[in-house]
Amino acid sequence: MKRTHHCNELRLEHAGQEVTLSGWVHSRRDLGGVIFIDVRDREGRTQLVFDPQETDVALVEAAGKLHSESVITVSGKVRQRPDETENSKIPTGQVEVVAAVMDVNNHAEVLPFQIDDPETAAKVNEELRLQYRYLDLRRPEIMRNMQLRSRVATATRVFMEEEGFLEVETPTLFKSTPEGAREFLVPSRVSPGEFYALPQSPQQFKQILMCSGVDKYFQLARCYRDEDLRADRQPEFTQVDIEMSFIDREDIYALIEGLLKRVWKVALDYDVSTPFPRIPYQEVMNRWGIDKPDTRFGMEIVDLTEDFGSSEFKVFSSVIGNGGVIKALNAKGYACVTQGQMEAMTETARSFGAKGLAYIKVENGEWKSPIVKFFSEAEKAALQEKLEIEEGDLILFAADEWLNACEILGKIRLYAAGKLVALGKLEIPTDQFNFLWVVDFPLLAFDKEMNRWYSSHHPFTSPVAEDVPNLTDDPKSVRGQHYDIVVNGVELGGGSIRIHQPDVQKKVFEDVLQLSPEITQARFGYMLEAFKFGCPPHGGIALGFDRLIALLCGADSIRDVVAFPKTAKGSCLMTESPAAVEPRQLRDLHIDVKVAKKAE
RNA sequence: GGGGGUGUAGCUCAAUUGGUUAGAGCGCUGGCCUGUCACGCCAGAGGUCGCGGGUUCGAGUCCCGUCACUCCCGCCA
Repeated sequence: MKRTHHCNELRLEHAGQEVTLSGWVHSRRDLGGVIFIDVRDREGRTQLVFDPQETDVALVEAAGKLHSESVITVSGKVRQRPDETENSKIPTGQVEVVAAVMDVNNHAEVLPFQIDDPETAAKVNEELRLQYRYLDLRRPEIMRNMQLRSRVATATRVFMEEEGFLEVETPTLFKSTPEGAREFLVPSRVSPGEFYALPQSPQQFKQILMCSGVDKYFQLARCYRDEDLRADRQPEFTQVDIEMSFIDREDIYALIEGLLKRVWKVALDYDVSTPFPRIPYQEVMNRWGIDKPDTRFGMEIVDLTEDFGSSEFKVFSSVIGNGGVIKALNAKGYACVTQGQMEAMTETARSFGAKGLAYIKVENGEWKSPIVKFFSEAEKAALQEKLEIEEGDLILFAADEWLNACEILGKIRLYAAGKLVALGKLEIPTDQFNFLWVVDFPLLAFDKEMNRWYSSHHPFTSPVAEDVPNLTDDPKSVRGQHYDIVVNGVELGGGSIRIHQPDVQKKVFEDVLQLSPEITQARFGYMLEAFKFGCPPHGGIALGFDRLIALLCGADSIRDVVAFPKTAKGSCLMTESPAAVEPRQLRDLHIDVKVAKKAE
């Protein structure tokens, strides 16, 4: 028997037809005489009826013995359900199939967890769901994520094809260039003692492809980073990787805005309005204290440096005297903060090196605060006006050097918002998508411990042309042609216009990043060489595809949109990888393992 | 590497200051039930309280260690 329809296909118009359905036993309702079974596949489910008055009694008995999730193929006639028995919850709810013949393709044993009830299934321990991932994937909620992922991947390819891009595959066996994330190494059998590295991104290959004249490249590229995991980070993940020649930043913005508009339309039938705001790094830090702001709610950070420059309150005025800033935010309605929550926020401030966290609680028309007595009337008036203080508010201050002050309040803003949402005092819409570009990042950041500059994006990022002369004398002032695309507090992707002149690239490696000429040559010699033989100006971007899908699905973790994700320790609970290997394999690879073998 | 959370029946969770035989719902098994759709009703089985050690007359509960999962910091050019 071969199926004639899938399980979300039959409607009233099919009544009278002989059909065959295949799928999993979703739920069985045995009423003693008549038995109902919902047969389910990835599309949906359809009710089968086994009625002893219409169906062979042996078949009815067999149906009564089926366990959930057994795989069956059933033939029978479609009919309209009797009056009052339609099920409006499912699209096939107006009809049913009167079973005449059944094959049990595979009899399922009792399951380790129930999957037919969405509410209980969603609560099952993730450890168990990952161990039996094939069962978890059958759940309509997860299957829907997989289907959406596939649709978005296709929409992306179609859009990029329309825009004239070539999809080019790049190697996953690459070499180690340890400037960035920690890499996964792959030992070479043929070259004893040498290793490939899995690429943390196809960055270098895609730039080489520009030298090749590919002009417009994209790839749904698998990337690998051997760093600790998070809800939004897996050791292997997928990027929509893009690179173009003869362009400037605006071309990338327009392309990505078009792509995201298409994707949101296809996936959610949601109209994304473009262009997205482009906000300089300096401004996002000033307003939201983070380089990936969630702009769906207010509580923006306010600068009070001017107002407290000559304050009686020495803690503030001395910080300003030393070149620091005073910033504050109004956590609207959070005067009800608990002591524990206040301590948690203070701890956040301390973790950034602050001495504490000054605050004002506005309760019963009074400003309750240990510091307000030091403020002049003019200072209070400035607070009142800039922070729009009202009854029930909580004002939180940071007095520190600029970046620290911003970051402290950025963290606290998100913490307070989370608590206010839980209290029902703040609403952050989940069906709204606030896209924005963060631009004009500093090209370089300083590593105090290592006492050197490092690329805030990556070393191939082109400086803004007019800042190039400052590269060696005043690295801090150099802006990079780097941009991040952010939505709802999630960094969806980032990219840059690249360096395409070999002398500038060499200067960045050797004079700014302080790599020796030997290391520069060994790691990047081939790129510098490629740049000498006709390299077009170019730039690109990479979008985190898993994060993109998680956003579209409303998933809290990218594990819910990856078919076979790994745990926080990087293991796959279903296949039990990673695992030990045979001594012979290690011999072939010239590897001597020094770790004591785990007891088995 | 660091901090927080979780771990009790197949699943989700209870179990009072440390106190008799560790409970419930779902699932499972058996029985009843001819229009259900999370079917319903009755009965039953099912436990190494993650693992190891300790304190105690007595530990699911307290202490130490350890394992797994998870969230966060560091890390993620």
